[in-house]
Amino acid sequence: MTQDGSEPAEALSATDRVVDVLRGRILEGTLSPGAALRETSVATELDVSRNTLREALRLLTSEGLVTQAPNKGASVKAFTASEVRDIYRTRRVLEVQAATESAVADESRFTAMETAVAAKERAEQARLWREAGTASLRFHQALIAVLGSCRLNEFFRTLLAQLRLAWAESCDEERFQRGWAARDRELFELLRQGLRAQSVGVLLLYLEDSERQVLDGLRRARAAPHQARTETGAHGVAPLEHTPRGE
Amino acid sequence: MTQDGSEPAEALSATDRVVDVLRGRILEGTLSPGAALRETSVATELDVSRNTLREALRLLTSEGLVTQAPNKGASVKAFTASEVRDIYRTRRVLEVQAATESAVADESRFTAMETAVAAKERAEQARLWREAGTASLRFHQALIAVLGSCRLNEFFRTLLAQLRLAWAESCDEERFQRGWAARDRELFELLRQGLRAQSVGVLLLYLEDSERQVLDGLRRARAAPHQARTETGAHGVAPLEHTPRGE
DNA sequence: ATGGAAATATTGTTGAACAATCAGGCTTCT
DNA sequence: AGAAGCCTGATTGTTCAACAATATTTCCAT
Repeated sequence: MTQDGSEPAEALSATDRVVDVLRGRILEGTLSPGAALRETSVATELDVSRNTLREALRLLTSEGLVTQAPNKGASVKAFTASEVRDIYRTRRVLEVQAATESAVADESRFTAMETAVAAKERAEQARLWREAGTASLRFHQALIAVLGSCRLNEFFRTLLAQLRLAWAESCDEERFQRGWAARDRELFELLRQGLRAQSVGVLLLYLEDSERQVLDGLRRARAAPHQARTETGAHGVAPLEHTPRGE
Repeated sequence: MTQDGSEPAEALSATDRVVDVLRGRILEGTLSPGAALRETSVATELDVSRNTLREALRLLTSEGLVTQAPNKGASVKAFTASEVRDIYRTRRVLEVQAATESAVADESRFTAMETAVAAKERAEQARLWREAGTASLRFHQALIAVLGSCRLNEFFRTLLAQLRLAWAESCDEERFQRGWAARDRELFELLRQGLRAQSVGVLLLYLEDSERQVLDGLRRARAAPHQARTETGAHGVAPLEHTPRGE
């Protein structure tokens, strides 16, 4: 509503709007991991009915950004170490495949990646850490795009959103993002040159280091609760593992 | 409610129950592709409120089994050819990787696959075509499991559910399933022997043939509408492409 | 303090309501 | 007859108020 009135194209439903707003707040850090999402308060704040809000929460839960425990309500997802590992395992599968396939990819794919990498470098220079994180994710998203599948793109998008959230908990952005622009650049250049084996090797190291960093940060954050959480403490609270039907 | 009362363990919410029931009906074919899901009628039939039903529909939409057009309501998803291709593209990425990795997989993974393949053979023998289809999907699900990622498993599950639905539209089960047990078996044996290159080769052919068959069936079904659809015809009705933000 | 009971808050679910939009039939005009 | 428009009934999008069931907090008596 108060967004940009330029394009009247999209007439989002109330639910969709709420999903967007909440997703935005979660990813941008306004809503910290573990924070409770009380139905009435959020609903009145966003000026929608409790029913609509509930739909939105359900959707966000299915995106993996929110957890819902029966009769106890919803809260911003706080990832466990094992979940973070799962996310990286998934990334490895997809990105390695993408790196391999990128050797025969269209040139336009590379310009998309290049754009993201350049953005990341600028952001790091300017010390806009959150921005830097986003750019990095965009680079990897562009990498996945070479696989040419909508479904995969969409899936990867939700995956990275989860990772973004995990980052949010694990540490302060600066220490977290500093120095990664160079590694993104390195990886990108190898990909562009079509050096499969090398690309994959570098990629695996990249992911391994990144994973370790997140896990360390998470461990540290859990050990010494950074700062008072908005509501529900994110401390010893076992974040209610969602039923893992598979695996 | 009238299910099996053996395990009182799971206390599903109303929404979850509705999702399960509808998903079941869609995959089992009771609800054909293109069929309209009128809110009031479905809600009263399942004995829940319209609000609850709406939550369920939203969820099913996010699973890709239902489409919702603004102000026009929900209907069982009818896949386009290009979507089917997208599904297979995704399968290729994941299954090829899984086949590769299966060479170093735990023995227990193979027993899971073996079970599914055997079930498929029995089903084909007994001419239980739908059962056969399910077994085949279970085999491929088990293959993906070697990648060891919950998220990937879950994603693949929804992917195969979509494919199941696409099959439903594309043809009668018999012609569709006959003969595939042998190919599943062939693939499985190669995997078990750890012959990477050969496995991948056979797998790619398998997927290519399967894709072609589905696309042919779909074309045929569209050309000569099999039988009167429950409600909304699934004929020339452009099934309202869901916004493809990515790709 | 400590266990437990009463009070309060929150969730799960429903039913009814109403404006906005859609689908089909009917009228009317050319 | 055929096209343009209008009316009407269905259906969706969204809200509100209610109530039972389940947490959480408060408070009291021991």
